[in-house]
Amino acid sequence: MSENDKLTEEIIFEAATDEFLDRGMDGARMQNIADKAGINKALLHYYYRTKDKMFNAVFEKIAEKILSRFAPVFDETLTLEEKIRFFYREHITFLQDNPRLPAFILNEINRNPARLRRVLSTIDIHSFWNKLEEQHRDELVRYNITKEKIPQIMTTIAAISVFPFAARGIFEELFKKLDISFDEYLEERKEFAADFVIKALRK
Amino acid sequence: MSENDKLTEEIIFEAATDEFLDRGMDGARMQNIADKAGINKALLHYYYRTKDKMFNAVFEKIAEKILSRFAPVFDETLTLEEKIRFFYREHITFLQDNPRLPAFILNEINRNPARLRRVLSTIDIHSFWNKLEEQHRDELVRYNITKEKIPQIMTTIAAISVFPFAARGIFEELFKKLDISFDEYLEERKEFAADFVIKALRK
DNA sequence: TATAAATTTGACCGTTTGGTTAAACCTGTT
DNA sequence: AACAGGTTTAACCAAACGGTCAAATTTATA
Repeated sequence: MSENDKLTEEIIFEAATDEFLDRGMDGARMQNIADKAGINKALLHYYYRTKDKMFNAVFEKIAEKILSRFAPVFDETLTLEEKIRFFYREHITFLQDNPRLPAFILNEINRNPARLRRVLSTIDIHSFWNKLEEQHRDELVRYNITKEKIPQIMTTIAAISVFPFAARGIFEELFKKLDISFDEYLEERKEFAADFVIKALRK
Repeated sequence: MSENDKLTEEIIFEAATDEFLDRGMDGARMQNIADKAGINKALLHYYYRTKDKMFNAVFEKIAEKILSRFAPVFDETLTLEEKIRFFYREHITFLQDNPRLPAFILNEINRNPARLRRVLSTIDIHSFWNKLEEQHRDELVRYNITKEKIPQIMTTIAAISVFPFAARGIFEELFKKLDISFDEYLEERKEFAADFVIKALRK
């Protein structure tokens, strides 16, 4: 019972995740999810009462998955440069395994900003901020990184790894015309991105 | 007649653009567009036969608007560094005036890659590529920019200006917590981005 | 094996959706 | 003023949608 129960709920959840990632909240169809899970449509409502509740479950699981991946960056006792290299290696690899996540998250957040607020309210951004500042206080001085520049730098670092996945459709089409492999581009990007950022930061 | 005709069609087109930008193809409602245009729903189908055709008209107009903005970068007779500064100033200003475009384009392309193919087929990317290479042949050598690195560099340059708008919802929420103004961040970014990229490229 | 509870289903419901149609309404022409 | 053309509308339609429900089926318990 509990064995099979979990199984059914998991199958539904995975089917729902697949459908929502592919089509978004608005484009997703309950019947499609039922078909993918190989069950009756009514059973969806038995486990997840409404489409909205089902979507929230999927969305929060994905958000959690992403956030948990960022935590190690703040724990590692590495130099700033090592940390940048570590981040891009880990983050791009993660996105290679989950290529549909960026576009999904960006779209759904723009569509419904309230959802993000709930996820973001669970994490204390100030503590991360301070931790990072303490860990690298001397390096920040050495690189001439002022407090005002940090938002610019952080968002730039994120943009370089996330954007290729968010704009994947465009990139793949352009690369095809130029006879470039998107997969190779991503592999190269792990090192390129780190080199690029580190060089830009050095005095 | 022809006066009024154009007016009505334009009013509908603008209402449709607004609705599609806000809710995307799947989320948009014909009734909403009719309401925004202040006309009957049937009139939408009189001018644009189907929702799909209407969306295509809006999408292609927006794509054209974006692409036409990129052309000057390839015409200007500026040094590479000047061109990078010119690009970020112009491009971020353009996105400030049209902040919903990136999220819209990225989402719809991921949802339906075929649409992009039609738009992209109209432009000759190789000619832009070659033009840029000719204009800056000596500089590319001086900066040690090999042909293999160009895709990495070009996508990085684009990522830095587009991503803040694609992830606007996240950034605004984070910035609010940190007491940072998103508008000021964008103004600063025009210069920061250019400085960042130029420094990263220099030997 | 009998019973109760949880699980799964097919059939169904009300609403919303994109789209259609026939009639009314302008507007310029003769 | 009568006609013809394009334009606009109210009313309507079939399909698709998320969701419900009572009945059937499986599973756990005694």
